Amino acid sequence: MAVTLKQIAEKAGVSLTTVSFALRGRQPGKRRLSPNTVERILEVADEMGYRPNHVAASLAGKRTFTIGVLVTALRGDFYERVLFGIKKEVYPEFSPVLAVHNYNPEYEKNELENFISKRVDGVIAAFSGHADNIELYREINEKYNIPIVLIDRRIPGLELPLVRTDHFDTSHRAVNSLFKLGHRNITYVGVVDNLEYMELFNDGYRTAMIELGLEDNMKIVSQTDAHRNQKVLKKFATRVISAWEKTSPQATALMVINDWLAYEILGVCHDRGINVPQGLSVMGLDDCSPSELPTIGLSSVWADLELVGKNAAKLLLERIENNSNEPTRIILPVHVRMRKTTRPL
Amino acid sequence: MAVTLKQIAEKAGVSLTTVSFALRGRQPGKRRLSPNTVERILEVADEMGYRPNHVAASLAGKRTFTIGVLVTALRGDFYERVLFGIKKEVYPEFSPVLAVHNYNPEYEKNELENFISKRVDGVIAAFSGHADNIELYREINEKYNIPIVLIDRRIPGLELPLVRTDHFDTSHRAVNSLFKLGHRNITYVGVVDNLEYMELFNDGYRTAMIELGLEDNMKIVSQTDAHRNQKVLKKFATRVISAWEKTSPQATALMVINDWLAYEILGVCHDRGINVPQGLSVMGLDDCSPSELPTIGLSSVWADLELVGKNAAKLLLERIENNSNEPTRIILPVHVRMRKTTRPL
DNA sequence: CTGAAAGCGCTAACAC
DNA sequence: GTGTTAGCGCTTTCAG
Repeated sequence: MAVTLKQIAEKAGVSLTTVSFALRGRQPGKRRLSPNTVERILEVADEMGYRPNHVAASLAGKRTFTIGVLVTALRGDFYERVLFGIKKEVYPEFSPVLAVHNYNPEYEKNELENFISKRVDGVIAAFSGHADNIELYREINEKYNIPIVLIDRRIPGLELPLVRTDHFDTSHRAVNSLFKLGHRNITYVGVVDNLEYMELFNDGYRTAMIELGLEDNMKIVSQTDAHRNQKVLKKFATRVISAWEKTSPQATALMVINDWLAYEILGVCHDRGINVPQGLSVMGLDDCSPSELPTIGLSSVWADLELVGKNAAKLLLERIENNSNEPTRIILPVHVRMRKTTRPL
Repeated sequence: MAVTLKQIAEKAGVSLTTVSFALRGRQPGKRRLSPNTVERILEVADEMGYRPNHVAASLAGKRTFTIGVLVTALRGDFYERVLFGIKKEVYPEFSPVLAVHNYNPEYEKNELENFISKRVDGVIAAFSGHADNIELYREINEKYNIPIVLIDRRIPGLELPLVRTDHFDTSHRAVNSLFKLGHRNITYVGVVDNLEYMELFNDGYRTAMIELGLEDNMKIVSQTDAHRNQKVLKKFATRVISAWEKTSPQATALMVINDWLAYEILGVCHDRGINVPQGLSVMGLDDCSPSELPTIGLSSVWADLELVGKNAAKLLLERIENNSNEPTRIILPVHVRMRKTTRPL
């Protein structure tokens, strides 16, 4: 059975306290352990196969050294990369516990309540957009004093630190890159949503088009709730291309809110004999790994998502240590990656 | 600050014990709570915003109601699907904590030690293949009495329950399907590895070829350690196609150990003007989501990975409850999905 | 039907 | 330098 501090203490002939401090290598206050004692304790512990009991330590220490990470979905590698950044940053002191809400408010609620029950020391979360849960976020932050750092999107009414990539600049740059290739008639394929960050994509597009004097060519095709259910995406893709075929003059480029939707659009083009990029350029906005596959080669906009995780974790740790609470905001740069689905006109 | 049972007890004018039982809706032994009391307690708890302290409950109850899930990698949706199955099965009593080792023995060790420290009630793990950690697995199982269920691969020397898809049948069926399309010269592109499950893929191929009287056409191209590092895969893919081009008679079909490698092979074919499937059929073996993308349409072999998770969780729960320990083995069926990269001869 | 009390294994004052 | 002790918030006997 599991070895306890007490057993080690007995065997080493010292007190439980000494063992506790020795094993954690800490000497708070005036406490100074003699190297001999420490060494002996370490030996005994090792020989007995001691494994710290994190549960007891958490209860006694009033800190769990875990942080709750709530993401929208695992699919694709978006959050995998973010999570990796978080891990690297907090390792080895803290360990992240992962939760996924899939945009389902029920799940989101459960996971957040779980975080409270588990008494995580901090939370990094991607809000689902569902207003019902806002109060819960507030409760976590205010009642339980658990610091929260948001990724990707804000929560209306809550002033919390946020880390995200530059959504405005993403579409803004994409339009400009397309413009440089000679495109003038660029349609934006987006999503309507109550999430602030969708607005930013919209704004980036609009602003760029206006700056370039292309306001008359602005065209937006959008749909609610296209959260990457394969079937929904496919239908949307079909609609997009049908609409495109009917317009005149036709757009020479499609700028698509996410890469997975773009893949479906590529598929529809293929089926209808529309040659990409000869007949139409297609560009995604959230560079996913299949995009760089040689058979796809989707042009897209890349961001260092690991850095998102890293920064979020850094902010969170600061807050955990200092109990500080200014709502910092970190916006990270993005980079256009031109591949094979866009061509110069 | 956090509300405790004691506070509720005081406010409701009952004892802490009663509150504890009331909130958990349990009446063990001869205990029977009067509906009135229960109702009042529930009310008070609600009004005070009580959130159970999972840490304290775990320490006192000697169970954490968490299970450690250790997977090889998140990339792709393999483990996402497995994890989802696990979640569904254990919800809401247990909650899984996710860990990833990326085939790195250091990480694997850390994560397993973490599981011990956190005193998870059970472990579901995909072994990295690294012998160094076998003793740790044994320690978890034997010293700490934490039940383990393996997914995908066994651990040499340990008799543990295992859930996986039918690897032998995967390649066996793939060969047969290709045969039905008229292919006789089928090359297997695999990985050499000390992992048992790679052997199974090999065997399935060999056996099928022999059964079909194709032993003279057997050809295996393989490489060590092709664990889906984009660059390694690309190089391997190049080598595969170069080798294929030189042989005579050329294989009419390539059966590739994993879909991501197959994507790269598709890419090389494209670059060299080899028309797939006209000039060469390509088939993957672990149907990943990009495979069904219209622009890829890779033929592959699908399995219900959610079911893998579900079964593993079910086995684990049984073991947690009953402390049983027979090394059950569950092998799940697979299904060939023919898409656009294979053609009848 | 309900309460008192003994832990769970550890941390961190507070002593000496 | 080291030990004593009071909790952390809960579960679960055991005693009414």
